[in-house]
Amino acid sequence: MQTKTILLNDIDYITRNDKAIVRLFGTDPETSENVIAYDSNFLPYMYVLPLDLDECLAQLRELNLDNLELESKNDIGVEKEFIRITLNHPQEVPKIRDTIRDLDDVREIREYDIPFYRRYLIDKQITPRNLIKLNGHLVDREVYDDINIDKDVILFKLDEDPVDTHKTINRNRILSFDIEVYNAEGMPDAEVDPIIMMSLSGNYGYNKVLSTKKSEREFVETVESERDMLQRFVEIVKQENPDILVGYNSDNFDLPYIKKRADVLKVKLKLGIDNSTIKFMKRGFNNAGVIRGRTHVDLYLLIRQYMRLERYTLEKVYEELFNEEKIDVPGDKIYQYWDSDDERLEELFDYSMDDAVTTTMIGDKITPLTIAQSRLVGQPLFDIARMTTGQMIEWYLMLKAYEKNNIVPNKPTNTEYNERRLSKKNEGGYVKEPEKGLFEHIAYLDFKSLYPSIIIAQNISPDTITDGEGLSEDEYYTCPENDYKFRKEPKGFIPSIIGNILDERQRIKKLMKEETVPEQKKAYDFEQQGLKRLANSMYGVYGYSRFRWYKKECGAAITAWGREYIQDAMKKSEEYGFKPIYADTDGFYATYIGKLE
DNA sequence: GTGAACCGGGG
DNA sequence: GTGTACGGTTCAC
Repeated sequence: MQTKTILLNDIDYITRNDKAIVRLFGTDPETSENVIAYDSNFLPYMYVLPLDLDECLAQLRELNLDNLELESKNDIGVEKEFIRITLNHPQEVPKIRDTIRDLDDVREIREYDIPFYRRYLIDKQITPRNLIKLNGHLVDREVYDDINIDKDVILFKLDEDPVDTHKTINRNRILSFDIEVYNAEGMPDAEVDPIIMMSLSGNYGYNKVLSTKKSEREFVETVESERDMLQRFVEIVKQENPDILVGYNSDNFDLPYIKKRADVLKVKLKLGIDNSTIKFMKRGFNNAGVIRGRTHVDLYLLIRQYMRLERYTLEKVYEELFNEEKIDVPGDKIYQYWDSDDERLEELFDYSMDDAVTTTMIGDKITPLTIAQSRLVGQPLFDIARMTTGQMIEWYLMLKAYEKNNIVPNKPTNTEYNERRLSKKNEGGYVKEPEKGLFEHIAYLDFKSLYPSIIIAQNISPDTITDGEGLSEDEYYTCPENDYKFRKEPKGFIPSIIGNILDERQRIKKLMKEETVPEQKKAYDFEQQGLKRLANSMYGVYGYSRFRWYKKECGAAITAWGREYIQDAMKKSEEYGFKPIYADTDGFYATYIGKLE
């Protein structure tokens, strides 16, 4: 047996002989070689909450479901006996779920909608972007019939569970790409309009524009045909082997366009580590461009999570982040610049290069936070880069639920979702409209992480809600305005997790202060920022209708206490000679009207 | 007023 | 792929 350590980048599964085999994609941190590790020892499963246990078991066995185990799990504060049904293939899960749904003694089905690779990461407790220790041995490409993979990719069969070292390396090799397209007829049509330029830029000093036209610019490499350009593009990606491939709106423009042109020109785009072509994963109405084994990040989506702007054009985003103007060519005139064959063509080359360079700069600035979030939440960077903070929280909670042997609540059905949405909207934070006038001696007072603090202080959690019966008054907290009650003991699921996040953040901040290596200092900073975002958004789980842990009462209690806290603080400030003039949710401005020295 | 339709980024 | 966004604005009646 051999040991191999990889920086885990990506994960999926393949099907061989009707069985799912998990593939872990990573790079050897010392040699930068690409590694694919196969694990064929993990099976999909789901849980059934029975009405009558024995009856239920009998009914399931009748359907030839024989891999059944009993497990005691905590369901929102209550210990319950569940039947765990283990299956052979992930795609059987939704099928069997639908089959058993109407059985007389099946009360509820749980954890039937967790993608297999995510289930693997959670259950094996391994984290993308960490260094993972693998025990197993090298295999030939024939073993798993993954025969199209390049010879320089190392294939490894796991004989034991992978082990997370909980360490990482501060390496973030980013390669950006961007295309320019011929567009005499308005928005280009990939069936007919060729790609005229492909630009690439690496944050380690790599700059290139591929084109079928010649240029004086050093960064331009001229190729014979559009088809050659696509092939050269693949070659460069392979040769540069970045940790992250970034684009701007590349999920919805560049990658679909490149794929379509490759189809039209009959070029095989072997971009994946396994030499697979670009694939698209449906995410709502949009697609996410998958380059298997590499991490493709669309910065457009990321930026929309990261900052609030009116418009999110590459130009506006770059100017906002770097306070610098960007080279611009009006989109609808690109074909004219291309056809001009004069100085304007050179301008177009500059523009194409600049788009890639600025994309790299933006990626360099914001992906470290996304990497930190990926490690916190324990899900792949590709997924995290396409999640809202709310979704990150949900996956983080699902990880923690597994660790604490809590069963995960189901997502609401559409009916439940609509009911939740239509039910009277919860009141928000307290707002005092600003008083008119000019004021002197202004002070601003605010609560640090008001909502997270309230959740912890009042132990607000779906598993601590009580009607107070059988408890004495000092055993629960009572919310002002609405009388919701929360048991003081034991600590609720969500409060305890927020507590851990805040403690961890303090620990990281301390490490950050003591750290002397600038790179590591920055890495700690991103980590504590990620933790802060997680804690501050956690209150949303109670208010967002699609969340598994949605609980209207909890959401209402938090804001009610919030309103009380801030108004108390305002009153208190008046005792010290302040007069509040404007307040919003967790802070207020006050003017000092007491005696000055 | 209400619900449907549209929009984002990209060239 | 153990799947089907989202939130805001404008339009049509």
